[in-house]
Amino acid sequence: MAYSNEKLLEVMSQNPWFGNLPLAERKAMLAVAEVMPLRAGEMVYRKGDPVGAFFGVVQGVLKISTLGEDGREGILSMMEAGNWFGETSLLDGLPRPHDVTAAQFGELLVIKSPAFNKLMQRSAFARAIGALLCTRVRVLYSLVEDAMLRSTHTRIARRLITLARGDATMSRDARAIVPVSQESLAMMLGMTRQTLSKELKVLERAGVLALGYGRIEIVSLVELETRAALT
Amino acid sequence: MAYSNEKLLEVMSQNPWFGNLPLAERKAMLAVAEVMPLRAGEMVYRKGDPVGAFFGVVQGVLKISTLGEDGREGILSMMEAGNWFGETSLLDGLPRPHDVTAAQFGELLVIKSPAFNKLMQRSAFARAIGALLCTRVRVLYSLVEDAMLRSTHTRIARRLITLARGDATMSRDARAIVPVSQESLAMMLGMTRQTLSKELKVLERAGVLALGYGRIEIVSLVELETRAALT
DNA sequence: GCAAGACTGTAAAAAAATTGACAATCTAGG
DNA sequence: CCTAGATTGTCAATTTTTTTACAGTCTTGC
Repeated sequence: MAYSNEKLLEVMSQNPWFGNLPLAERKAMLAVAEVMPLRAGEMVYRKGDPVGAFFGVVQGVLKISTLGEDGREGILSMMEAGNWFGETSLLDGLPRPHDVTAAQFGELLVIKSPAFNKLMQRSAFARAIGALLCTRVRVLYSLVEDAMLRSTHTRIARRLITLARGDATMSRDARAIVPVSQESLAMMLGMTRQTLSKELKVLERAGVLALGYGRIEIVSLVELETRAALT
Repeated sequence: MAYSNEKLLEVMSQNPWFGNLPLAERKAMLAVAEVMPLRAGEMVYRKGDPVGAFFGVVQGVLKISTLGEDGREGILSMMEAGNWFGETSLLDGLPRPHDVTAAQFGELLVIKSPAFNKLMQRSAFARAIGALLCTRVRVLYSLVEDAMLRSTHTRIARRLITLARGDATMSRDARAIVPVSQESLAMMLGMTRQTLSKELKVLERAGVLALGYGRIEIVSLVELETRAALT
């Protein structure tokens, strides 16, 4: 569970954002990072919390979510190994905009506020944080777009594709198994499990998906992409 | 229509983001900015365009929008005088994520890519661009949240409030007239005009709003806020 | 190996939103 | 001043989604 420093560098560098940073920057980050183990279900931070740190996922999967006033939960995204998050609050000093919870046991890298600010004086790091924010903005734009002007069918197809891609790149016609329950997927899409289930069944009957217990297999990525391109 | 440099500085400084920059930064920005007149309906840029420049609105209102494959239009936001936009593509070099169109005649400040990059070497400016990105991220999070877990009623109330606030701050119980057609508001909310119209009528009958031709008056902000706080 | 809890499949009724259609009202421009 | 075009108000029919409910299946931990 505990990695050597070289192993840590190797694991985290598989992520494109971190991996493309100059080696010196990556080492500087790891040098000031503390390792923090996570139990399944543990909260990393909560909406409204004051700023604490910048985090990298070494192992495990984190859920980024918010609760509506009525208790319904919306899942904004899932963070897998290699991803970094929490930069927005560190940069603007405002409270955290959502909850972060460990979906499984896992391990985080923690760069606390003072260390983060010191890193920000390195221009390569500052630029990289800018780039990270840009990708956030673009991902969020596409989520808003989806919600505003795409049908349920299309949104489901699109979300499955992005989940399948994870952060890595999936070869075009590879089959992939997305380890997600229908319940969770429905929360990511802002619809009920029943609506989702019905649509997934349609896709299964069409030979696009194979549905399992807590996972969805993409049988024909090409066909799924066709459906994702429609309205 | 053409402003003197002092007048320009004064007008643009009313915006909190720009206004809080050190005077030296503001002057440096205005020094490299070109002025560009806008006809009503003119496109500033289009989704997918390569990077061009960073823009500030001197006068007029710009519409930030995207077209779905089926031709439906989603309005992401309206930019009023004092606002700056376009930083994301300049920072990451990727294509424009949406369309920008002048809703009325107006005037823009244009800071082209090379000048922008030169400004980025000033650390105060770079920090400010970071802050701008942070506010984008936060606004987008709240839009996604709204779409995922709030009812039509609530989303309408929330959107009216943010439109009323514009970028300035509206005193708590002031009445405000939001100059927006029901058609446009519906496009901002990703719903049909008919659905919106029905809900607005309910609010009018409750004495919360007064509906006009191309504008909506907020009669009771307090009551509207109550409704915005519900699920 | 088995039981508890998590997850999936389905269906009927109810609620909500869209579609398509039309009349009435308002505004700006000639 | 008066008309064309834009905007609003409404309705009924239809489609979509949610709600409520329950049975069956899968997995994991003891």
